[in-house]
Amino acid sequence: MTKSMSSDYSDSHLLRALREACRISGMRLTPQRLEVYRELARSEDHPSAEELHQRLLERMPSLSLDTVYRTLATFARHGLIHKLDTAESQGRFEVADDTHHHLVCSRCKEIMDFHWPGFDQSGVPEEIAHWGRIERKNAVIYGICNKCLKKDRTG
Amino acid sequence: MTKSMSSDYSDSHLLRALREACRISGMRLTPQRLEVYRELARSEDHPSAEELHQRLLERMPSLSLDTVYRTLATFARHGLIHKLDTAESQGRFEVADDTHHHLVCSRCKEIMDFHWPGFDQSGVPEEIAHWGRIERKNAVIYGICNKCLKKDRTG
DNA sequence: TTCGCAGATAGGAATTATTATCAAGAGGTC
DNA sequence: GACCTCTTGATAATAATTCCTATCTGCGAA
Ligand SMILES: [Mn+2]
Ligand SMILES: [Mn+2]
Ligand SMILES: [Zn+2]
Ligand SMILES: [Zn+2]
Repeated sequence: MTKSMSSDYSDSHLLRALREACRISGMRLTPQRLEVYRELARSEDHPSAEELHQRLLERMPSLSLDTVYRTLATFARHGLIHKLDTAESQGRFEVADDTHHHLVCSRCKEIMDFHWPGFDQSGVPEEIAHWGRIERKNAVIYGICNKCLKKDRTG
Repeated sequence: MTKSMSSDYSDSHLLRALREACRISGMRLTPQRLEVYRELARSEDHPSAEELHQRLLERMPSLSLDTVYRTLATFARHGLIHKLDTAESQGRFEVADDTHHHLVCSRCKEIMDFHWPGFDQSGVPEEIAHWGRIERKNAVIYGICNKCLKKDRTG
């Protein structure tokens, strides 16, 4: 979720989406699920299951890592969150909200969101018009972030 | 590597790139490395380390899976190959050759190459102009491939 | 050519990330 | 409050990748 969207207003619209998905699919809205969802929604760094678990332990000391994994898988199955495509060993997640794209620092692996309406509105090349049913498209931009560039120069 | 590029001419230009990278970096060109590279270069399906190992065992029965993993990591470090970004548990690889983009079937997970010069030549949005040093950008398009759509209808 | 050795390999053991199993716990309904 | 079902936490299991180490080899130097 992008910084500009992290308002209380937005949080409640996400919570409504969660309640709605529960209502439709019969999935129970347990305290664990609510907290996992809220923590992921407030995160801007595309955390892993383990990172989420760490962050949640203060509020829910008995929450098991397995429950975090199971909950994330459940949410992903219902389209509430996305498991990101990365080359890292740990999976990373984000809530499925506005369409956006990713900047990846190949040094520190930080993943930043950005918007690109020009890209979103463009079609797809002729070459792949008959491949099948196209559902969405994303751009990923790789490079070295300013923080890492600065480290290179000073350290 | 894309179909249209899999000619003998192209293979030898890739092998030259490999020899050159070895010369420059002091990396030894062992039979194992040569075979891993050639197998990956001739593959059009973005194989995993394990798939490459299976394919190579006929030619090199003593080749260990660990060597395939180490070799792929070495090649990636030298920029000869790319480890793909995916949400799957196994890593997938391709030789770093012409710039291209990926079509991903969310049903069968097949990854197809396509070209998109219009995208390649476009700049990046103003929003991220000061993020750091940008090195490359890629598009990923998700959907359901024709094969899987057909299965849905008949099966 | 041969030599010497830093760097590479094979194979098994270890580690890391994730998923499965299962007994116990809790929400929703009557 | 009993009952049914879904969910949880603890533990065990699995899958993917990396580490260990004894042995081997590509390749620069002589
Ligand atoms: Mn994001
Ligand atoms: Mn490719
Ligand atoms: Zn960085
Ligand atoms: Zn498919």
